[in-house]
Amino acid sequence: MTSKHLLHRRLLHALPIATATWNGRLWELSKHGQFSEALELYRQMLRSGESPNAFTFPFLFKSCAALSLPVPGAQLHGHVIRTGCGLEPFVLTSLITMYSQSNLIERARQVFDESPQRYLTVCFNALISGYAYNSRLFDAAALFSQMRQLNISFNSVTMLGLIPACNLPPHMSFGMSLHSCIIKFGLETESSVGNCLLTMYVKCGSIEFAETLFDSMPERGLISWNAMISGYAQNGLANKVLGLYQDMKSQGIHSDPVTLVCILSSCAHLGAHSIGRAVEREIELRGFGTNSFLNNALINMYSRCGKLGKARAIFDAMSDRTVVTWTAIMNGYGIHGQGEISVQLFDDMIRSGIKPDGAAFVSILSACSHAGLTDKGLSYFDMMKDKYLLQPRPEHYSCLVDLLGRAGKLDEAFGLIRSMKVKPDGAAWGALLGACKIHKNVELAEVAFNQVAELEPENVGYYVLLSNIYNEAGNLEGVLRVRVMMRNQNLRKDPGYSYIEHRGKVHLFLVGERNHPQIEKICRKLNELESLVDGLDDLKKNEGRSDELFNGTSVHSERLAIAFGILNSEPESEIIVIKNLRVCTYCHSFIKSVSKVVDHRFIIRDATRFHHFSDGICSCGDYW
DNA sequence: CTAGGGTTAG
Repeated sequence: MTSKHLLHRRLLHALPIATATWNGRLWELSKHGQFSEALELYRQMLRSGESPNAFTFPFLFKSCAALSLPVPGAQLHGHVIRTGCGLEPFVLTSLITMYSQSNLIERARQVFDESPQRYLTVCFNALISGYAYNSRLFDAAALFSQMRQLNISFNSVTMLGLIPACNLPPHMSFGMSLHSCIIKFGLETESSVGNCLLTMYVKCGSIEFAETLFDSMPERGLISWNAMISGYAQNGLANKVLGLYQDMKSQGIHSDPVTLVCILSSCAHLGAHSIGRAVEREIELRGFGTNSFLNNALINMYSRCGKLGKARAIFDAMSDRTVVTWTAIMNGYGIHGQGEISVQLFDDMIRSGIKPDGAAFVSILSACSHAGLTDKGLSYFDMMKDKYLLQPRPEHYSCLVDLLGRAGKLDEAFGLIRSMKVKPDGAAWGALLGACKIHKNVELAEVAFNQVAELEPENVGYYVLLSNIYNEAGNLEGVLRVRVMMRNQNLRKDPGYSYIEHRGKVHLFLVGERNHPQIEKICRKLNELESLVDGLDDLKKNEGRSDELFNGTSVHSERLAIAFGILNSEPESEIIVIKNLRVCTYCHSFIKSVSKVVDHRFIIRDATRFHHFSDGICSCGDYW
């Protein structure tokens, strides 16, 4: 201990430090999220003989809730009773909240029931919000209705506690009834309530309701914009995210880190690399460079735009890596087919003392699958169950089916599905179906398809997959059968599409696109390119033959995007195209040949993998 | 008691 510390300690003993001073320090610590330090300071306070008062406890309960420490929380509850502070409403509410957020909601209820102060609005608010925190809409709603019956007035805080209980699609109708109630009582003008409702619609997947509400809001603050932008991002509408961001800027609203996280996430989905880079510059400029949410989003954006080196540099420079950080970088190497590095990183993560969660295991399993590291993947699956005691969820099983299936172990994959403890979902059967495509097993494909068609009858992708399997096997009768099935159910294949970014805008090409302003030039360029490369004719004969049945003959979107890219990019630059479906064999050969005769490097990212093309060499982020 | 955020196959 340094002399300075000794002096400090002596002073603590020498001077009578008033409770208020201790409380002030506790306030400082809890404000800065230093919760364990706050609890330690409290112990120090007791040792020094000072007694806590009512103002002491809320900081401590907040710390226990944040650290999920129910035992010290319960001890503190004892101190509250002994010091007679339990009648102060703000002590009571923080106590209820502490129990609610420590998986002890029943204990919270007990405290509420036993308190003579329970008829206060704030106490109802605390318990309602506790039920919502524990996803118990029914109890939260019952309490609210009790409140109404007892004629206890409610306020906007009641609503801010209750609305999040409706953040799941099946609860939206109740959420809408709350919305009516809010309007009836004139609370809709409170911006916090409006924002909370907006988020509710977003989490229920009802983007139209969210848009309507957003458009009708009288005061749209930064949080409203962020809620709407993140709503688009969470519902996969990445292009709308970028559009709304433009609107926001043009109305002079300044973004903050929350906005930028959403923008980066959308850039990642769209492969919008230069927009992403502009966001990174803005992060530097505005001094957000140490925000770990932003750094995680940057790692994800760069690795999904094919810039693994940039992603790694950001990762290496970070000092506060969480499990999300590690998952982002492992996933980056995984989608690029560099599973060995993902495996190394996983082990490094464990060595650095970070526990993997379900998402981390999804990433490492799929990384192993893409790199052909079958045994390694199997051992991670066991590790997840045995060492980390995580119950495998459906997505883990489907990764494992994919892992076994790609390795050609179709029977084992089939056996795994049948031995699953949870009911196999469409994704598990779909992964088996995908493996049957790779290994040309028509019989098992039919079994898998029948299952998946029952679970996800509307998912057109599986029909197309089966049709392609039949087509490759030369079974044209099967192809026709699939077509009839689809017609009978009124299903139509979603069009294939590709994106390419150019001058800060994302250009979308549908299969057979005719409406792009440059379409004539693009088609001329395409013809010119095709005439430059040989040996494509045979492949072209087979181009997407089964697709033809669904689309008619038309030019695949990735070739349109490539031609657009060549027309509009600087020589020797990199052209990144994102495709929603798989790149077909013909397009693959086409791009490979084109990369021999032009100066560009190409990166195509499709539904699952990366393909890097340069000088006629293709390295795939996957093994075939 | 109290509104918005990052990672997850096919």
